[in-house]
Amino acid sequence: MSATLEPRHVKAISRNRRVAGADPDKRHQILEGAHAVFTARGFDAASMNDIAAAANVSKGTLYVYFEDKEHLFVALIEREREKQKQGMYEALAEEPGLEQALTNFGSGLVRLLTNPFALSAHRIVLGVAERMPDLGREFYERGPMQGAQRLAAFLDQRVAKSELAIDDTALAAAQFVDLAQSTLMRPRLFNAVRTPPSEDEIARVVGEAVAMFMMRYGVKKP
Amino acid sequence: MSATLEPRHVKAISRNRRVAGADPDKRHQILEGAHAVFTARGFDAASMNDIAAAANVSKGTLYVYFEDKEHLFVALIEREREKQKQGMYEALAEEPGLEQALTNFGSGLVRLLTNPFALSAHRIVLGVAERMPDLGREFYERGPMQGAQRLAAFLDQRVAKSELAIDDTALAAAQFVDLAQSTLMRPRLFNAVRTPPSEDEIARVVGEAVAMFMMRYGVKKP
Amino acid sequence: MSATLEPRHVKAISRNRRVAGADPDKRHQILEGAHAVFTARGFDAASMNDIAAAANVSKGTLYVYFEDKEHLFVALIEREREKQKQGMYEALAEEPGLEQALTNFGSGLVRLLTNPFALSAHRIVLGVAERMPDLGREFYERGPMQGAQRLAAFLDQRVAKSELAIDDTALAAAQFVDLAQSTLMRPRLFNAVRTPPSEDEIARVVGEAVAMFMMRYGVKKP
Amino acid sequence: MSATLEPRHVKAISRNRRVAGADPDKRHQILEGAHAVFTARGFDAASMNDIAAAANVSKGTLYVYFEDKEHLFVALIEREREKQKQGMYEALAEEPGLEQALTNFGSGLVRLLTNPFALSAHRIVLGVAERMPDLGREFYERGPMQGAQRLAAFLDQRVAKSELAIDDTALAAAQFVDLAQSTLMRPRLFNAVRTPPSEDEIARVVGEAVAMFMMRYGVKKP
DNA sequence: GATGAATGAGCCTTCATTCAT
DNA sequence: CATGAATGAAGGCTCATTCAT
Repeated sequence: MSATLEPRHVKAISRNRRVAGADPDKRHQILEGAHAVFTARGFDAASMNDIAAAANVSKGTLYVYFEDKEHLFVALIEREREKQKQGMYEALAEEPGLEQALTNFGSGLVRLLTNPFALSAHRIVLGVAERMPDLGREFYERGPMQGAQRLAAFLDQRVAKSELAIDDTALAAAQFVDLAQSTLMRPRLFNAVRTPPSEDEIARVVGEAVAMFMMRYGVKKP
Repeated sequence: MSATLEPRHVKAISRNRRVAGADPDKRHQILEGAHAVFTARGFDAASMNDIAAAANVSKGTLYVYFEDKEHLFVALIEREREKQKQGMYEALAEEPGLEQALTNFGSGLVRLLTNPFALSAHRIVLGVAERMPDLGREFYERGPMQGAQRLAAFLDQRVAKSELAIDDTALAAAQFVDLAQSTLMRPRLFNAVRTPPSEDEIARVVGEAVAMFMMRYGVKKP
Repeated sequence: MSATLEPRHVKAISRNRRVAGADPDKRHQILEGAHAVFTARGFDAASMNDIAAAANVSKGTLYVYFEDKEHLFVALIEREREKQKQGMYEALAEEPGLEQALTNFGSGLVRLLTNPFALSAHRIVLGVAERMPDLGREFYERGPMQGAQRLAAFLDQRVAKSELAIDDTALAAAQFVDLAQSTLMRPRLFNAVRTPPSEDEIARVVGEAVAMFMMRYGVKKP
Repeated sequence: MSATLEPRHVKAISRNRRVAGADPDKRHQILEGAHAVFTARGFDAASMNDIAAAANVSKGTLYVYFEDKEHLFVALIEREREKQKQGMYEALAEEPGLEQALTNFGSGLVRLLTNPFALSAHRIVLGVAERMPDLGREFYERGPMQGAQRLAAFLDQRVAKSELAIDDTALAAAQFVDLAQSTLMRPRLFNAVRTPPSEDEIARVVGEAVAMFMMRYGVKKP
């Protein structure tokens, strides 16, 4: 008796070990489907049915892994943010020349922001920001705000080294971030331009941003 | 006698001119209700029921004045845009000093963009831009893009007068517009900051924008 | 004073003379519009709005002349029936040969029944017969039943003259009516055939009907 | 042991085979409700709400099993047609005497056509034939037209055997079908007569039809 | 845990009818 | 009497969520 486990028991045991919605593969699978559907349709127009189908999972399973539609969406946003932040700040950590660091950071930022999913995420989060202010705030704080803060910290270092002369590095960082996107991000966000900017465009705009920034905050060397 | 029209006649005349759904008061009333509900909930979460209630009008009446929910929404957006554009470009038409003109324009712009309805309109339009790209494009072109173009035209004039040295005035205009909003617009849009910026904040940020802009593009006088 | 009537009084007087919905022109105008719309859409899919527009009359006026949609429809059916019955029974009144009389009556009947409005009326009345049994019965009694009765009366005369030998002239009349339509009416009613039968087809089918009828009920002359 | 399937397994298997909306019991249940409501009210006046209530099923479930109201209705019509066609053509296949075959076929036909649901189906299909011509055509082709064609084929056989002399068997078949219904079907269809014809009435009318038919097309034997 | 059929609240829209002018 | 804006009940349909299996 003890030698043979009937299938039923095996299942019972393995079930006991599991926590609700803890199969990472299935979770991943669901998020992939959700990504596709939310991206294509926006929050409200995306149906749990579509998501279940896109994820190749039953509708019920969705609710095993995520409390409801909103939680699923938030989890997706969080995953995507983490995924995309990777490598974003390397430009600031390495030790190239100051202008080169800014150029690398700026163009990385623009590439990140103008890619389709980042745009979708922005649109969706902004679209629900009124109803779900916490989601909006969190998205802002962990995304754009954090980017500016890291850049500000970088600028602080360079001010300390007397390579830059900046009173308010927080503002300066925001200025640079905005300059780098000038002309490129907004029309994409409104869907008025359907293709990501070319590398040449990025280089030109970021180049101008660096030039302007240095002219304002750069320290002239004798 | 013949010089005065009795009220009865006036009404009769105005009634004859009337087209279905053309009572301007009722139309206004509906748009007010729609404004309130769309602003509070976004496009999808706003129900025609709620809008009818908010406008103190029957559901059927909504459809006498507007073809459907989307048309109502677009009409609202258009009305608000017109309402808010008034006086926006005066700063560029008057003849104060160059820096003063930029300062006035920049602070006007920021005040406009950070007020609650402009934010709502932005959020809603962005939220549906994926599904309604035409609306997104139009909103962009008639709003942000037009603002930048007018500023670019202004810059062209000043370049012609040798007060500024700018290669690409379109880019320069976008840069100024972005600098003027730095720090102020984005957190508002994400609903991470719930109150409009103070006049002092605006003055500071716009001041920095003007300073940076002039340092980059200004022509030094001997 | 008594010599001049102010317009107001004139109106008051003329108004007093009128009975509700008694302007025959307007009534006719409304029925024309109703005809067009009911015919094109059927009872339920026809809206009072459409009818008002088609009749070039305000929606309110509809209700001055007809109690409600159903009464309007019934009035229309009645008018059309009268309109179309004209001349139907002449063939039976004149004194041609027996077979010629049957042929004329039969082809007149088929022409009447397969024309577009008669088909529409049939369809509509049948479509609502479940909900409005009185309308169905009345339509039947004043239309098809009456036609058969008149033919039966005609047959009675000819039986009296020993031109025909029929036990049950009511049944014989119905048989002839059905034979005359064989093949022609049903597919039209179901909209499976979109054009009225040609005169040749009518002649052939009615000819066969007469032949069959005479073979069964005709009295052989020595 | 291996020979018997435990219920659990049976269910598991049947569940795996299941497609959305394929539970035959529920489907049947819905069709029953739809039958009741459509029959009582006609197509337009029948609401999905009523049908759901009559079927003891939620409104949503209706849409799991049927795409929309029209598809539900068509499915119902099809089911009823199949249900009622059973046994219709047996009379023509068996080998009784010619007149007996016609009599059996004719009375079967009349019984079928004058029963309440067939009448309802006719009324409904005719009522919507203007707006849904395909449904009308299909109903006609698979119902009345097919009946006439089968009879025509039967007549062809008997012509080949020299039992009948018919030029146009298609027309002759239609004639017989119409004669068999004379007096019985039309008043029922218009709801002018509320009860099905008695067997005696049927026998009399069909008898007359056969007599007339044979007199016209029968081959006299020496 | 996984499934997907079932639910029912709620959505947008239409339309017969009313009524102030 | 004529008008047509306004009404609000009702319609077809969708969808997030639940729950028996």
